[in-house]
Amino acid sequence: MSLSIGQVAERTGLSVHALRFYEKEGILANQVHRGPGGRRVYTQQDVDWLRMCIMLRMSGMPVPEIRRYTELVRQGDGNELQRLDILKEHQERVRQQMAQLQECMDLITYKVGKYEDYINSIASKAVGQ
Amino acid sequence: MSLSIGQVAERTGLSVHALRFYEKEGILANQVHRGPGGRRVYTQQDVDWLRMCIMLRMSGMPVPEIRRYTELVRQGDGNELQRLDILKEHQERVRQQMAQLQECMDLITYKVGKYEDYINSIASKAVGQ
DNA sequence: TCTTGACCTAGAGGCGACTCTAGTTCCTAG
DNA sequence: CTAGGAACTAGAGTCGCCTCTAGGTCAAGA
Repeated sequence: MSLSIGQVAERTGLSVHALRFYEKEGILANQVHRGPGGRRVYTQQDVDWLRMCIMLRMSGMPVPEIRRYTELVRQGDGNELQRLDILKEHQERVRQQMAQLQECMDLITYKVGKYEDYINSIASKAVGQ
Repeated sequence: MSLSIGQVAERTGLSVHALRFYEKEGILANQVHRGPGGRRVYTQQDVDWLRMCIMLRMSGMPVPEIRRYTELVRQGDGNELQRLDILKEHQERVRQQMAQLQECMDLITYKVGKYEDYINSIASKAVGQ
């Protein structure tokens, strides 16, 4: 089953622009081949790969590092240790990010609580209690 | 106790440049007054405020929204509901961000596991098992 | 035949958040 | 008196990641 760039955009949530950009940046495990009129033809595998890349991006992996990873995958067997390294390093970064975010969340939740209390105290005064 | 911009940079982790930038962007609850020679003089309160702003930024609140919040605080009492709104909205965004990050983390952890298994299987073949 | 709409390329533009430059001023120590 | 170092301003530059533009091809439907 082959897909047009528009269909891939639909099912990945990326824009058509972004898809071409990602391709130019070397972020596709097997290069997209072309149909009549030079149009890109994608496969389900491409979509799956893109979905993983989206996960990596969402969690803050920079485009050049996704490219490095992609290149390793393209090269084929033999470099699994290097791929693992990239993933583990990123995993650690994500872990830190989450910890940081949790810290922020705690502060925000604390502040929200404070403001809610304050507003409630005002409201109950207003009705004379 | 008053602090120079350099000292504030040290204790917040922001660069001197970033501090001036934040000030220009209206992200200081009470405006910094100036000492001899037009130099900025900060107080501990400023540092505390900045630390909170750093938390907000780290968790992805855009500068304009921090400015809005800051303005409300500067205006003083009476707009607590609006402040609460901003905080709650942001809290929700952070929650979503964390969920997303967790999803990414799960995928990455799954992949790391796969690669580790594969590498171990290769390694044990290599020693003849 | 004409129009519409999806696609193509190369390259410019935009946005958010800093970061840095250039040219000064000012204080302190040698 | 001079050299350093920290501060000042306004504004330009950078970086990452897209996003959009201009100008074009192509196939299908009215």
